[in-house]
Amino acid sequence: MAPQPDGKRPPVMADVARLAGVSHQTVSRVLNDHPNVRAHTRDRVLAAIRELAYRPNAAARTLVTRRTHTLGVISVDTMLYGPTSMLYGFERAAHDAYFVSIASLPALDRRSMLGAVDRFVGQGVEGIIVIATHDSGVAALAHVPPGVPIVALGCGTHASISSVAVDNEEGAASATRYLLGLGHKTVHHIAGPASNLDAKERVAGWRKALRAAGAPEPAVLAGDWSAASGYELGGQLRQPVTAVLCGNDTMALGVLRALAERGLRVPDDVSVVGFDDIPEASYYTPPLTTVRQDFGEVGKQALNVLVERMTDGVAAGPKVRVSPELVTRQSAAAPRG
Amino acid sequence: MAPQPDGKRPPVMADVARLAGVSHQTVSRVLNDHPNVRAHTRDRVLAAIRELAYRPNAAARTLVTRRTHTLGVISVDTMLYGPTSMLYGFERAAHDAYFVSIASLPALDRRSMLGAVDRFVGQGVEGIIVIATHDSGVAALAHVPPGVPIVALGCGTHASISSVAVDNEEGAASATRYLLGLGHKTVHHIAGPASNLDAKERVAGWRKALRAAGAPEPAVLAGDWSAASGYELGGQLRQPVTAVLCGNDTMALGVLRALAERGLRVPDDVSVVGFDDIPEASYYTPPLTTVRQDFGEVGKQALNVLVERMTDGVAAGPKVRVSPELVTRQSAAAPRG
DNA sequence: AGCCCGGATGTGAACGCTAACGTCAGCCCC
DNA sequence: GGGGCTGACGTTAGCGTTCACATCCGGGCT
Repeated sequence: MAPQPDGKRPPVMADVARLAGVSHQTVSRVLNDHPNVRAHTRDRVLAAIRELAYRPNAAARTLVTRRTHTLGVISVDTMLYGPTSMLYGFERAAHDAYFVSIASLPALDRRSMLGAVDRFVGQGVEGIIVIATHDSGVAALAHVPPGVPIVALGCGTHASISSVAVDNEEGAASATRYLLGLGHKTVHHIAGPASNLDAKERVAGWRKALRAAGAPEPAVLAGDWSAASGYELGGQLRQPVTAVLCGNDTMALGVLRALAERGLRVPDDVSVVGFDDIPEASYYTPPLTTVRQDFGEVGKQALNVLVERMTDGVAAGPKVRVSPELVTRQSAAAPRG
Repeated sequence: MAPQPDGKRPPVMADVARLAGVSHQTVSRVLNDHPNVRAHTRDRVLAAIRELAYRPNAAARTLVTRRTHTLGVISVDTMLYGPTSMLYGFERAAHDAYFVSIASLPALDRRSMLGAVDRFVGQGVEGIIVIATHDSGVAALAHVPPGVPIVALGCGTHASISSVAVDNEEGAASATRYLLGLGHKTVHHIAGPASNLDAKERVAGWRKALRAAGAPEPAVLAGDWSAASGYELGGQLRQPVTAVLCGNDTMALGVLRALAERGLRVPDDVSVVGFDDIPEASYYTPPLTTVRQDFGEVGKQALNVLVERMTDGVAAGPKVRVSPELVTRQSAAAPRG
């Protein structure tokens, strides 16, 4: 497809046909596994294909079949564990049947989101995955012209868009129940950004578990996923806080550091639980109890839902949730008292 | 490009031409910014395009121009900071002029590498970026059929392939010089995998700085980039080790933890320096002195080199190095004695 | 034997675009 | 005033596939 610098063009179907002594249509049939081709003929064609190192021209095929076999992924340009894992998870799932084109945006505002969608449509993608974690991003999706199947990944509920995500609510609730079960009177929560849908769901799950247990409901402290914000918010924690659920592992790292600086010991004085189970989590000081998410599964489900929407037209699809799992390590224990 | 479920096909150039009262060729000229179109005519065409919401068919255009405007990135399926940053950095750089298609491999063995290249060639990409960090991956590149420009990213030197990478040798050397300058008799090194080219270069830089200073050269401890390996290797460190240079920040985290468990204090007893400057590095206990890499710049340079190779044919391109920068925090200080 | 049917192949026409011409004004200039 | 030039178009011919249809041939049936 790249311009040939050596002057001679790559072989086309007609060349193969000539060499094999058949018509181009027979070559096409062989290529597309049609029945009604004699084994002998097929072999001759295959031999010719190999001899010429022939490769079908994707553009020509696309022109007539109207299928590009390409899916687009819009992702925010972030090193965050979740989005990155989902990108790879999705690519792995789609790899067999589709090409995956990416667009990484510096921010998920409406303008750049629509721009990215438009670019993909121009490219001819058959469906789009949006790894949107903020309200603004998902809100922008409402404005995309219909006709292109879109599935949101890793973000919470929204009316008109299909989505696949980890069940944040259940994850946060189970972590909270676990801490309560250890004997803590209540659990504090250092959440992600207020505009972040994952963060919201985790807050909801935490609150629900608290309420169900009749425990006091402390005010939410909202960070921005970064270790920096965890550090700052962790520094504001005062007695009698004995248990903290963090919105992600990275913020938990900041909290750990803030507590250490103030001479508070984990888990003796304060129990800390994270969310994500990033690979480093078991090497924090102390190893972090956290909620593990299966992003490979998220990617697989996302492909399923997207393909479903692609074939069924654009009917609003389901909202799939994949269940997280609590991984207990040393950063959470029964309160000292 | 997706099959239209509503039955009616999207408008084509001829539709626009009819509405504007011109020939399809004139529409083409307007679309491609050809001169020799009267302003009045151009406006009429543009109005028709807008009215019909016409979009040029990318496949048809590709068929005749033989250009796909697509670049492929082969990346190993890893959450490592470096590869991921380079992927995004490259996409950002290429976004204006190209589509970026990705293939994430579970491993960079020769078979899967060749498979990925082949897949991309079939798709018609104009050039390929390989984020290869291991010997095996780069070695496999030697076997790809010529004709497709390939640039390796983030990996060391190899004869026949252009590459863009951070200057690992200089980074490791400067970190080593810094520790030596603080008064340490020598610097130990916990390296990445022996087969990893970045790791090798860092070892080389470390050794060179040691030699230049006439310092003793301890044996290299080789990990695998993970916090786990850092933890294990860190546990093997014995007196009189006073300074450790780690191959990346994540391993440094493991080292930090291992030292803490043995009651050794950082930086009082042992100085630790990382490599990468991941966002969390400043929230480790203590905040990590490390070598920062500008992956955005790497992405930009990679695009330059790749485009150069695409236009110049396939002549072996240059090996570009971008300079890293030492960021000093609290994990390294003068030795106690 | 005549007929029909279906398997195996070839032929022509799209698909939607750009490149290479052809055409036809209008203009300049000797 | 006619030849040549240039700007502003239109016409035709591909690009390399697949699809719809035509063709051919052998065999089973009546």
